[in-house]
Amino acid sequence: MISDRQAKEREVRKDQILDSALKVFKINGLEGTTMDEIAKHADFGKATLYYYFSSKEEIFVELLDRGWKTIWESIEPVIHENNKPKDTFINALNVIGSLVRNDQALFEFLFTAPQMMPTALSEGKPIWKGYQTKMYGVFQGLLEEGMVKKEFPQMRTDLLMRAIGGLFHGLFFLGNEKKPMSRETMEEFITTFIGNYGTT
Amino acid sequence: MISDRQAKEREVRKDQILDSALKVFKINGLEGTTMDEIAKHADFGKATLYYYFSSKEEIFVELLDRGWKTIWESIEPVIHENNKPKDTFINALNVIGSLVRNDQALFEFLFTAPQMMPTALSEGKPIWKGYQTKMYGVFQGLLEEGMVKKEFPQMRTDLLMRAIGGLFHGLFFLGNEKKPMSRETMEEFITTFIGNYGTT
DNA sequence: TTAATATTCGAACCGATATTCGAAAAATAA
DNA sequence: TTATTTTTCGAATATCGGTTCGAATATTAA
Repeated sequence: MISDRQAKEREVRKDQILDSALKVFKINGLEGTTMDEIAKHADFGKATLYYYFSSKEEIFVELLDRGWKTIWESIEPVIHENNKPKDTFINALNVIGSLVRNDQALFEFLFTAPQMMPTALSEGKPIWKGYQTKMYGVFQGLLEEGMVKKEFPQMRTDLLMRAIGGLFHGLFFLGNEKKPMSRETMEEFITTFIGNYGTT
Repeated sequence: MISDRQAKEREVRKDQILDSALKVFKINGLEGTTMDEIAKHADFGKATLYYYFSSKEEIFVELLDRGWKTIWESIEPVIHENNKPKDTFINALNVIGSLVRNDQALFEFLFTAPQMMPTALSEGKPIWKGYQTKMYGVFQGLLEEGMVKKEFPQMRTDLLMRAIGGLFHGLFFLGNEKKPMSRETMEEFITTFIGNYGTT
């Protein structure tokens, strides 16, 4: 039997492990992240980690699942606001931007880890992949809507999508600065790129 | 004693190994790339690889060294042409673009592997790092020159740098398309972003 | 041909690290 | 308190994968 509080404590310990995994990952990269290191940072014995997670991979997958869920749930309300596509688009980007600002390490992990994990990734469509797909779908949709309404430059939406994705990534994660990317700056860059076609 | 032809053959075999390493990397990612796999693809015994390279790391470093050297040497003539900064900038990007078109896998590796290799990377300033630094220096310089001449939007050059870097990366490497990015399309996107300030 | 040199690779070797085991300790329930 | 359940972890164990060894084979030189 597990009391309510016990369950909550267990959850806290899981969080502690996940946080540690992220920290170690940030310092040592995916390859350098060992169960030993994670355990040390989390202040648990290595074996204990296996009481909470069945494998190292599960730790990272859970990190991805939770993270992408968070992203999706943060975006969803915004996309139902029924503004012009372009405004919705920018609002959604800003939401993600503020998430990143809050926890740079986590989101850098969420956006880059998939490329690095060829194994964990492809195993039977994990949860996080679903959220990621939905998110891209929404953005692509907004781009298409906005395109017909002349709110965006006339370009192939899939390419525009890639371009903006890259731009966003560049602004937030490239370079070796520590200062977070401000909302204003990000908007400035994005609007510079997509132009003032259907200005708000 | 090594005859001239022998040396050439040896070089061919090295290339064969490097190519295989790249293929395996593309399929399995950095973590999944084992000496066994490379050997299998190259059609050599695993031990033979050590006749040509002293370690696994040396294989990847050589890939990086050669690759970045190629990039630098392709760009250099263009940057001495003394056009307007903006034109030079775009020309240089186009040069890189055509390199990528020729060997997508290699350049994706060159641009992404550094992030993934926390170890190999930092060991005593490798050759490739020098070329990479020079290249970024040139681009940043062009941006600064062009900025004072009002050929670019007035933004912090370091951020503009990141943004364009991300944009480029997005166009060429994001998404799961097979078709190469055409010169025209790339120029269109880049100029859309940096605007028609000092139009040619 | 014979000797020397260059090339190849199967079979260990070995360190690192993920995972398991079994028993102790701590917390909870009776 | 005693019994039961939950949590912890030190110490194996197992595996994977880079590297080395030593002997075979092929190639070149004399």
